[in-house]
Amino acid sequence: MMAAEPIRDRRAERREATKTEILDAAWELVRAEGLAALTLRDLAAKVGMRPPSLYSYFDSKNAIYDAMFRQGNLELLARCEALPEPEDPLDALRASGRMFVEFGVEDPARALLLFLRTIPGFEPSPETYAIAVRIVELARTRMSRYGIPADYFDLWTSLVSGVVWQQIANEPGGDRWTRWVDDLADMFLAQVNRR
Amino acid sequence: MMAAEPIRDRRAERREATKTEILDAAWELVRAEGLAALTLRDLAAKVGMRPPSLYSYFDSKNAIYDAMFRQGNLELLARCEALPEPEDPLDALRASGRMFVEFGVEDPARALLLFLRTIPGFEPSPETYAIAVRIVELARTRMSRYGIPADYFDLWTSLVSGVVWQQIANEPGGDRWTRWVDDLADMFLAQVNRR
DNA sequence: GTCTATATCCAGATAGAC
DNA sequence: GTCTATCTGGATATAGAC
Repeated sequence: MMAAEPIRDRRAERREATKTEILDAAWELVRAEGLAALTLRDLAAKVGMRPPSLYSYFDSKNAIYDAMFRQGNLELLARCEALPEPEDPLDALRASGRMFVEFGVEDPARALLLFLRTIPGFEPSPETYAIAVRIVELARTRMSRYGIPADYFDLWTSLVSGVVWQQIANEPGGDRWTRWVDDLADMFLAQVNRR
Repeated sequence: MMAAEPIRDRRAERREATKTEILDAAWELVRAEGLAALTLRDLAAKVGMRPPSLYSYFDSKNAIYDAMFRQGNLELLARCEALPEPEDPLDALRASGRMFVEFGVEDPARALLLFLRTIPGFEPSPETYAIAVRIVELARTRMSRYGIPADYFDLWTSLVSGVVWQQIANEPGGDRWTRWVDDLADMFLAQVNRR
């Protein structure tokens, strides 16, 4: 007797596709109008629905923010895992700095959602927050493998995020701050080696 | 004949006092509820008025944000001007870094209003924005007096603001990032002297 | 200057027919 | 799953009496 083909749940697939479509539209809206300006009306209009229909896919507006928070962190986690691991610590720092800065400035609304708490009622669910924690742990582990003392990790994150926020706030789309990222790695390593 | 006493405009004084009172209440609200959560209802309630009465003092909600933006920048400007100017560049950098970091973390809502653009409809008026520009010019001038090349100014601002945002986002009220500010000055000067 | 009353609009969310 | 209709509440802002 032949093994039965695995049966695809076409309904579930379709549902997931629609959820993805809604989230894509939400990202477009926040990129264009700002993170706080997202409304279910606009979102529904963008995907060709009436607002109540969105509730078939997400329980609330905050559930949408939560899904976006999750997507953003998964994307960042993927980029962290895809990072090369060269022998030279300086090369490694530069690569990770560039990656993170690029991630931050390429989508300011996403950076605001992921890294600052600016939406009044929203807090990520524990499951999605766990992804953010994994990212930090991964970065921390990598640094220690390069022999950098653990307490310097915080210093490094502040250097990188400083570049991101200054660039976003003062010259979105430009490189007046992002171009410092390689020097940042120099400075940082020199400081680490100083003691 | 005796010179006439200068006549105080008691009505105008009273009016200014009320405006100040409203702004004080607004600061309290945004500190407690977040910058975006400010509403005229809450604000009026806090000063013992009905919402329409606020329009006797401010033309619109954005005018209130603008006045707050102005106040915040005036405060920062005053602190910049009050900064000591020691001979040693390192001491000067440390003092300015500490001052700025303290200013940022002591009121996250104010930092958000002044340094990031997070309120959808709000843009500061040219007059108030001019104050922010003066602050930057002042800091820039000071740095050049200490012999630091002009292009390093951006680097320094990113170092300091990185500490501020990381502290605000991840441990408001703590010092896990702010305590790095002296090292930041070391690192920065070392990098400047390297070339 | 402050109030009541109201205009206008928009938000997130729910009920229930189809 | 999607819709229409509606609820409920809140926002900024204005008109006009006192």
